[in-house]
Amino acid sequence: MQFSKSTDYALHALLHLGHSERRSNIGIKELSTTLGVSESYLSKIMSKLRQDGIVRAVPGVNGGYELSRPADQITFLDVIQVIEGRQQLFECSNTNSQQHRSLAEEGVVQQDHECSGKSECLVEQVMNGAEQQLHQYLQEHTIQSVLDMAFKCSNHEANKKE
Amino acid sequence: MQFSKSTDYALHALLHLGHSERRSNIGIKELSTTLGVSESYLSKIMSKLRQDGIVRAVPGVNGGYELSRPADQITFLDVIQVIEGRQQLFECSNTNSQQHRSLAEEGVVQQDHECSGKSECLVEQVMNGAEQQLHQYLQEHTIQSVLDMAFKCSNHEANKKE
DNA sequence: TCATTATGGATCTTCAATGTCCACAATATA
DNA sequence: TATATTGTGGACATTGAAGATCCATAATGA
Ligand code: SF4
Ligand code: SF4
Repeated sequence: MQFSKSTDYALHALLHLGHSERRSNIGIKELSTTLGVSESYLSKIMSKLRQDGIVRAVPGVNGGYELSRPADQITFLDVIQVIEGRQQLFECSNTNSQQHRSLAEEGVVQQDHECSGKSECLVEQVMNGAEQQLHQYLQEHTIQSVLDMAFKCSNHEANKKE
Repeated sequence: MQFSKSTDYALHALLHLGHSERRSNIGIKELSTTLGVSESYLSKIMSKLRQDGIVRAVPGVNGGYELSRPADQITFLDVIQVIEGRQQLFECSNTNSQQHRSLAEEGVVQQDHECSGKSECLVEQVMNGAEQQLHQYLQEHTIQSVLDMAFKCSNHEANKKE
């Protein structure tokens, strides 16, 4: 269970865009050189990011990509969900097993009673709870927050040298 | 990014073992029937669980599996780590890119200074932080805790009928 | 000894992730 | 308008991990 390389690339591409906000368009060539990833593959990823409204793209001379909203409004969760998809961390594939039926009788699988509003089994409840923890954390961290921390550290370094 | 089916199977197998603590050995046949998964495949999974000390196995007549420690000491994290492995959620594969070098200069990649004790880049810090949140949650939930909740709910149901 | 049960190696299939290539559309500029 | 530039998306190849099966072997109890 790991994030894909594409997610890695997407995050780094966005960091580069966020870092270079002055010039408004960054071409795939520059991104490719910077990240050390082929243009072909990276362009697929950028395309996905565009389809989900994370970046804007303009073709033609002097075209390229730019963030479509401020870097502090692009969370890690946003990026991950675009690239990895939005399926749940855990999706049971056994709902017609003998065990599922017998667990259902005992209440492990919640149906409509007041023990829990959701019609979600207890195993899924644990897993979805875990997923929520993860999502919450990832939502609190943005492209900008990484850039900010870098800036702080870099200042700190500079001060030390005086 | 999803948990594998094997993890699903492992959790359910352990739930079955935890639920049937009376009889001390549950064979692969019973598990296979209960979960609706082939004996061959399930036995691989059980083997892994044994190698990591989650279950005990005894071959021969009347052999089978049993939990090697109380169900309340088997956390979801334990099981997931056995099956999915212990690699990190995020492992950067770009440490020799041009971008990495320039980020390193700015402090995004921490080395040994006091801005952060670890020699870990800021991107990895975010990702590892997220992973820790996830792990913490998964560590708080055990095979027993699911069985307990089921029991409570089932009691609740029974009371309603009186 | 013998039937039973778990183990581990070999092997097969499937499928998503990774990666490349190319024809085409959109754009700025001369 | 003509042209060079740049992103888009479809097709396709490669790779490796997940999922799954089979079988020879080892361990055990009766
Ligand atoms: S109890 Fe939950 S996790 Fe288990 S088989 Fe049923 S739905 Fe799936
Ligand atoms: S900055 Fe961190 S995540 Fe980015 S390339 Fe360097 S080590 Fe990897």
